[in-house]
Amino acid sequence: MKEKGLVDFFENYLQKQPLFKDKLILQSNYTPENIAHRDEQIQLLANILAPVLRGEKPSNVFIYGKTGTGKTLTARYTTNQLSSIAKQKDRPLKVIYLNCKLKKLADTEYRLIAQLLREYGRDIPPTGLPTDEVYQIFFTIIEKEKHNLILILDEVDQLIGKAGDELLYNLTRINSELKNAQITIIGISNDLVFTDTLDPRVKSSLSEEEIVFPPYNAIHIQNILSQRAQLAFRPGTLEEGLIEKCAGFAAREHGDARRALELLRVAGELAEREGEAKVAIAHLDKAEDKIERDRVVDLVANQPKQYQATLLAILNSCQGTKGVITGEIYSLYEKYCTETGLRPLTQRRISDVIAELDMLGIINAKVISKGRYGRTREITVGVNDAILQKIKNILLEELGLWNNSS
DNA sequence: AGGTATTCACATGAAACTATTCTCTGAGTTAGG
DNA sequence: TAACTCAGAGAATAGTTTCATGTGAATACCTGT
Repeated sequence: MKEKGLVDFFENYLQKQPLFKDKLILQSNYTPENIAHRDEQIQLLANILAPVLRGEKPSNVFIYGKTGTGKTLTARYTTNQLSSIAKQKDRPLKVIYLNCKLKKLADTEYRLIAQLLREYGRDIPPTGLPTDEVYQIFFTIIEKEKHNLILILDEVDQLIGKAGDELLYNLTRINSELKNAQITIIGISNDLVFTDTLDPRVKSSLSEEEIVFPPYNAIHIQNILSQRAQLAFRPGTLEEGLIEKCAGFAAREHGDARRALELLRVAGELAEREGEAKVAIAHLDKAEDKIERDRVVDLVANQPKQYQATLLAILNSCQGTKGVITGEIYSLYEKYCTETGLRPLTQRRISDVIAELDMLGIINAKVISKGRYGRTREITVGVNDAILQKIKNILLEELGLWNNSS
């Protein structure tokens, strides 16, 4: 009986026309053949990098722009073209792209170099070797290979934040010691004031050239969306005005094209799941909701236990809209710790945990001074009630506090 | 009343410590010749 | 004697703890009118 229903369901599913033609096109790592509204930046970057084809060293480049403005895309696109030409003309050129934000990959000096060496086919253990030795290996390999290296460091700000700017200094300085090879660095960052915190020497050598990516406006996003939608969806599956609405949503948030594409994709998925023949504007709203909920839920579920306990303490003491202060949270947190057998951390540490939770956007923590009564953080919950309840449930489950909690 | 000085309750920083994972090295051990 | 094993020294890293210092404004305390 039940099986029959399921078979029917699958048959039905197969018979239905899918809305998507190719969903991959809406994925964020998809590289389109032509990039809209970035001609100027592409040209600029190409101009800067072109000397490499003659075997000269191009200037280092620094690329800024908010998230979803096509920085990474442009850099990859341009360098791809460049290296294919170089290959044709038999010029020695290697382009390495590294995303410094990825944990365990390239977020420290050691790991960055190790990752570079991996690109050259040398396997470097994740730990155990002295950093300078790894440097030496890198050095000799590069010198031996005798070619120009273009190094794209995506989200350098993350790297510098953790590893310090000495690393960049070393990298830029390597050039003067290399005889047969050259390194060009393309730094990508979405933090506009990031270079101000850099050592002046590093700053001047890293950002010999700078390219700024302005945010897309609504029209731009609209173009990008419709371009991709045409490839990704079957004709006639998008409701009139959907793209415009979607673009509007994204433009409201500093022109983030990635957001817009994700929104469109999720809306499509929702529509498909509901068995609709068209993606309607209503799906966009639902999609926006779902993206946010998924993000937060995922985030919360993947936090370490200590963070979860802290978060639970915050959520449970944050009744209504008025804020709570660090001290209250800490004592409640301590209580949870004894209940769950967790070793309580110091208040100092919890202070940092709270700051990190704030960064993640789950809570809002603001440092305020209450005059005679001290200085502390005033913390409020940063998500809406529907999500909040869900988070609480997850936390209670994760911490095994189901039975004895309000 | 007006002006300082205190004081609270943490925030913020820096350094040191702990634990884990991993390599390298050299001493001791083993097995085969 | 060569190959193997294994403990110990070092490294890198993440997550904390310890110690030290900073801080903004509501109060407490003076002062002179």
